[in-house]
Amino acid sequence: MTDIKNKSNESKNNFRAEALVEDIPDKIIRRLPHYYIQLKNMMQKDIEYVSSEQLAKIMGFSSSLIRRDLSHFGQFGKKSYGYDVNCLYENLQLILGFGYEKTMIILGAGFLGRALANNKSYSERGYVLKGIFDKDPAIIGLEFNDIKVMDVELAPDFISRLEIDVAALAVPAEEAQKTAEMLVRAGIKGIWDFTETPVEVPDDIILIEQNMNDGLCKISCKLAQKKQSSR
Amino acid sequence: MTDIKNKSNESKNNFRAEALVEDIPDKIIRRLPHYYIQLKNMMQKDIEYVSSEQLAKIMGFSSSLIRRDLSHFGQFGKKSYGYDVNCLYENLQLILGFGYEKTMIILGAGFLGRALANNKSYSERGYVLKGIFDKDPAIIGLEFNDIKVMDVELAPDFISRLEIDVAALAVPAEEAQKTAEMLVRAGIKGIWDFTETPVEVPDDIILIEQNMNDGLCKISCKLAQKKQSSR
DNA sequence: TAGATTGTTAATCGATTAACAATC
DNA sequence: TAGATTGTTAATCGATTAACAATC
Repeated sequence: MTDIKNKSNESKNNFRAEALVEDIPDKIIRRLPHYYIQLKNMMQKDIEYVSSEQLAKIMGFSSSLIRRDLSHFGQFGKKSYGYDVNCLYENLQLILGFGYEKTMIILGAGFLGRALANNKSYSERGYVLKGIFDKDPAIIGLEFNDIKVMDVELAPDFISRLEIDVAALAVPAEEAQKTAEMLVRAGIKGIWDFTETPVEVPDDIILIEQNMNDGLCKISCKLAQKKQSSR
Repeated sequence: MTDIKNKSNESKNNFRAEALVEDIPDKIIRRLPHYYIQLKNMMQKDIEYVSSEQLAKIMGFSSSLIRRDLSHFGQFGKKSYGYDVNCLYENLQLILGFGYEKTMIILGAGFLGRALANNKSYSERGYVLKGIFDKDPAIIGLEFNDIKVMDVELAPDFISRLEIDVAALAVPAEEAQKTAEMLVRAGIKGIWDFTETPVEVPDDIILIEQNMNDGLCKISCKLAQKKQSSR
């Protein structure tokens, strides 16, 4: 039960991201990390307060949009002062779920899988890499980022035993669907999909398509437009 | 089968993608490759005509949307028959610019750069990989996908001499902006950016951010929501 | 107090969907 | 002809922006 009614009492409290908000529109979710990054910068510069107008200038959004986005999660601002940088940062961290540990594995230890293994950015977001899996005997046993590649046969047990949250799917397209089904059966909660085929999973599994093909197509299309208009 | 049609003289020319259309909204561009893929499948199954309704079922869009999207580029359909699969495919190829050769180089031959070098999908989209560059002497000279890694110092001359269209930017974040500026000076037309910092380029340069961080943040946010709602 | 800035409501803009006349 | 399906116009939906009362 979300009793949003008794807001007046708690309204002094700074820390309370009402992120209970059932469904944050994807459009908003996409902007949140960018607010987060800006606020981090400001904290490092010891800026204590920032107005929606100032943020808007830096980020290229309208100040209305920023105020509206943030109002989805509670009332973080102080009238005539703006937003408390530190407080807003902490709340965004909560909303984005960076604050608590999420476990991750990588499926497929080709070059892409290895690139992911060496990527530092997810530890900043609260992800901890727990395992890397491949089916190629020549690759099993190699070590990347201090983690030994395991046989993919061992993955289902590994996932359910360690209650792994997220799997980065970096296997060849032919194996994408099969592997995804294995992950779902084993109890994975989210799949970060780098394959080039569309993968079908049940509705309750979080699926993020990190589709590289779309980017390539977009560039190609825009080059074609350019070529035509310059003729 | 509906082969009643190979009739009408070339007076009703099939090939004419009026893609002169100045600015195709990004929302539409993103859907075009998906139409393209479906049509390719249909060609392989020797399907000659497809209605917007049939396409809609397969792709999960509304038939209205499909008709509207396609109408941006000309009138490809035949009333009461639907769309000529082959004709529509060829036109989409034209609009998406897959038909003509685009040259590409890769900047940064770490694991990510190598993954890109081995990726087959861009040759299907008309891209030809012409070079790979890195600044690390230990990497220069290695070969990936039959292409030797060159010293990044040689890149500017290489780009302008061969009139390279697109550069995949897979260098460390610290070097992203500097490298992008070099690319622009050398005359690159598009940048496919895999770095994790925002890169600034002039307006006339096509910039596609293949941002992996956003995907990670989205999963994290959705996991946090799930966690909360299950409590 | 006067000025600043929020949170929110109303207006606008853009994208999707529904409806339908045209026509094969 | 009767049925099917387009291309396009009108209606709806959702997201962004403008405006402003509340208030620090």
